[in-house]
Amino acid sequence: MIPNNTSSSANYDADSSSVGESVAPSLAPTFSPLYQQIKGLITQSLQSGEWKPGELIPSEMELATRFKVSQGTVRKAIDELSAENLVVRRQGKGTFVATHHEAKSQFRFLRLVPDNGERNHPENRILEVKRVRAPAEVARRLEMKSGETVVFIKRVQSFGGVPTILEELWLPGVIFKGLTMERLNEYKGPMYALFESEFGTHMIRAEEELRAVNADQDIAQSLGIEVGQALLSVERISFTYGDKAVELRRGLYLTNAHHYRNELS
Amino acid sequence: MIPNNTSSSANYDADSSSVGESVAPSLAPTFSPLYQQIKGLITQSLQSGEWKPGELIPSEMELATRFKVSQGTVRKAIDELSAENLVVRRQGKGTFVATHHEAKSQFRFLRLVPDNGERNHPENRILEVKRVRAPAEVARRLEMKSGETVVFIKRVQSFGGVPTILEELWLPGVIFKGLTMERLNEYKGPMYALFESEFGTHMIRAEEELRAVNADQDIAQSLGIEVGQALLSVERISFTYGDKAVELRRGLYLTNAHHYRNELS
DNA sequence: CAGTGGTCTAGACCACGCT
DNA sequence: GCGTGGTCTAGACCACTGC
Repeated sequence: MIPNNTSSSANYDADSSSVGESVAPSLAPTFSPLYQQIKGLITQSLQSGEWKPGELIPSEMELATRFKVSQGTVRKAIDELSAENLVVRRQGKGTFVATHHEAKSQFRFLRLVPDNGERNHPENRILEVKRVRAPAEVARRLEMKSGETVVFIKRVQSFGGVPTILEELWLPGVIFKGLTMERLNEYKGPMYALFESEFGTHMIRAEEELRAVNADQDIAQSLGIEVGQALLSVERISFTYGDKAVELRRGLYLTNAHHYRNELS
Repeated sequence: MIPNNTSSSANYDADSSSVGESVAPSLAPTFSPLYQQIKGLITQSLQSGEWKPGELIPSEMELATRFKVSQGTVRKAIDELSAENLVVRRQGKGTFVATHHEAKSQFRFLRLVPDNGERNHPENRILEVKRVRAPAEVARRLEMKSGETVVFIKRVQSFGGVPTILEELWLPGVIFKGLTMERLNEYKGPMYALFESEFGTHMIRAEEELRAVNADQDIAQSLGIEVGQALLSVERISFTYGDKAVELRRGLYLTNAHHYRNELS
């Protein structure tokens, strides 16, 4: 799987199989650097569940031995995985699979922060949980066949007793089998931590589309605001390993005392 | 400035001056790795204008010689600067100072994208340019003394003839001396490219706060929409080298046919 | 062809966390 | 004290660019 490095130094040998990406109509060999291939192999192990979220992965030296490359090459592979938040390095201890069960990553996907003061965990009120056939639009964005089952969730999140987020979620039914309102209500903590522990699905990345919308009567009632009030609409698609879409959600954020924070670089 | 490495190998010698960050009440020596110090020195050269945006900086080998470290150490420093978009590496050519005069970086700070289709450059209409004493709030966020002069700009940006962004900007008067409405109108292309070429101020980073707001009568008129229409409010503070705030702007985005796109990772 | 960044290796030592 | 990740060096070769 990994190229043979007989001689002492660097080798870009156009050798056998270079852990190719997909099939593709050939004629474009697309060699990738060794460390990229190693990165791919490590990612596969993460995806397959060989090392689970929170667990320690083998040391750089062990991996170097396993893959028959130098430690520096493994290091560069892990550097990138660390930059992508797939793993977390801890000096003196080792490298761990990233998990949503940690204080640090609690707010990683929640960009709404209070205008003044400290971030608090929102209080959760689940309004509805049901299984339905995926509407065309939902199916398309989750890359499912239209008509497949999805879990639909509707909830309100409050800060200090003030209803602030009205949110609807769609999750592939196949993955989230035993998800009930009870399960959601009894669970304290971030939803992604629940998804990770109970359904083996770890979110690694998301794309959001933001718009400003006016509250209609239903929405106004749910959030206890006036009809027409401007709300921040946040549509999110979340991805797990292999860039597989596994969650679609649409949130309506009340931004009277909060704002959505973003860093551009 | 750089530690002496007499012997052959690594050296963390607790030696003389380790390019300290700011003054600080000492008693916390805070040593930083060599490559971080190199990174700091390179950043200083960028800041001082020794190498200007678009220009080629010395090769890794040259810098290694100048700073008396190995190429690998310089390499790691430049790796980080490249990740922060301060420089751009081009294999076979060299490393260049990042510039806003490039197709690639045209949309780096504009996250509003059309719901369907290709990104186009907005058309610009400058409504107002004047010099005023900085309001307290503006002064605070630009880290200026209250009462200092700022340049105030108001403009509308349209896509395909549709007014979409109403924006107000505040810029430190000391830096943006000769900025007039004429200058802004005759300049085609991104405003940050103008700032870079004409005022020697290169934006490297920004923080944005997003909210949803209802259009009042003035705003509605400027954008040709109804009063009460929900708009996406985007407040941005931009920073140049040394994390110095040099721009405050507040944009109101019409999100009927566009959305603000964001990646979470 | 020379020069640049990009990859890879091998070996050394440092800082940290635990036992 | 040992094992981990973190830093640093030296030297080699590959891939791209432009003369």
